[in-house]
Amino acid sequence: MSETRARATTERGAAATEQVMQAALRLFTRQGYFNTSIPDIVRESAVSTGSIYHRFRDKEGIARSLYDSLVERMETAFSDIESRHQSAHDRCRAVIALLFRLTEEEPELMRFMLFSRHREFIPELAPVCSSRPFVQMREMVRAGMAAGEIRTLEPIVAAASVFGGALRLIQLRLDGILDKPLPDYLEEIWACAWRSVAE
Amino acid sequence: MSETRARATTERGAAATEQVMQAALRLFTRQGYFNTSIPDIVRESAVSTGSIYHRFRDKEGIARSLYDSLVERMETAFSDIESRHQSAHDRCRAVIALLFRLTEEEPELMRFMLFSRHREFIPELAPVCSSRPFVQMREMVRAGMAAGEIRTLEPIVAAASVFGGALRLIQLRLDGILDKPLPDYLEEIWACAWRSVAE
DNA sequence: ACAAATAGAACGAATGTTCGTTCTAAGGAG
DNA sequence: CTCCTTAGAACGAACATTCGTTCTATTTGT
Repeated sequence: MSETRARATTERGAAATEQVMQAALRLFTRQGYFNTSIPDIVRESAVSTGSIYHRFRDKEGIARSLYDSLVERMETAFSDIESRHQSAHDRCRAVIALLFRLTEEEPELMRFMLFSRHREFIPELAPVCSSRPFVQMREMVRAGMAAGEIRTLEPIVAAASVFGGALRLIQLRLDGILDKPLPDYLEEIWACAWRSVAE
Repeated sequence: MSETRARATTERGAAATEQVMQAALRLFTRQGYFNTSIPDIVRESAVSTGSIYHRFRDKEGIARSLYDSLVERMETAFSDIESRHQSAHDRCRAVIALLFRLTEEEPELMRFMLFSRHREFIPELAPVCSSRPFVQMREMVRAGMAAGEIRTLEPIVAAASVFGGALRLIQLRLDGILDKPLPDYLEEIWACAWRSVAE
């Protein structure tokens, strides 16, 4: 079992771990990591201080577990997309559609993944942009370029161009600037994104 | 004089205020607001605790002053661009060129403006995306659409598409993923950005 | 022109609070 | 009974802020 994983042997124990992580996700994204105290997490999760420290090494450990589990979830979702679609066009579009849907269904997950400054509270972490899921996104674009679907560009520029607009919309939506749900904008933003790099 | 402004009557006093703000900008962007203590700022600025509290209401006040002064600086830079260029094409390109140059010359400024979670430490603040400079950027795009330069789209989508890729590259650069300076990518990303929305 | 007076600025040790973490005892499963 | 888990009170460190004092420059009175 991974170093960063919390213990969760019994059934009841696993439930407590889950409650803590969900409470932490809610609180971290609502008020920020540093504005969230352990007593806050105790209250929100209905798990006692002692149990929390029994399951997680420390406060940072809660954040690490969260981060790892969310990254893992993204990875498998993206791998799934890679196996279901062959072209860069379809893959990238599916990624954006997924991110849009997730933002509506689980805004806290999205906020934590994309717009938390993880490195401020998990110092040993690499920047999010170099996490597997982001690498997968760039790889989809690179493959599309090799296949002649996407015009020849600095690969990182092409990736930024394909996904930049969508990520921007996600941020605007999470900040309450957009009033319609993101999927309503999918067609338009995808047309723009693809037009920007299509061969 | 604005409520959020620190006092700075004498010449020496103004210098101290400046030192504190620069030190705070350095520390806030390097380690984050919450990982920065007043003693840290005392050390880095060579201004005493007492003086700092004489000039700023509290720690949050330092952050507010910083934010206000940086937003103001952006505002005037953007207004300048608006007056020097007429078309949306030239204006938006100039904005991106400016942001790229600023990111290289004053990465800390850029990191604080674009990628700090201000609302975690300045609760009363509106999201950055609704600050004047961002509104100005969207307005440039809207005007271009009205003038027929930019195809008819949901305006916010067009704005996200024009600036999304560039903002993404800025983030990648600040996270150390890009090794070449941003201006090297300007031509390519601008071509993509404009192609994505040009009529 | 000079001395005394005044006000603003600078200082850093002291304060009170909050927080993350530890500890000891009780609870419960097998 | 024994071991794992839960509980929440207690602890100590770290923090933002305050306060009493000292310093410095400007103004006032003679």
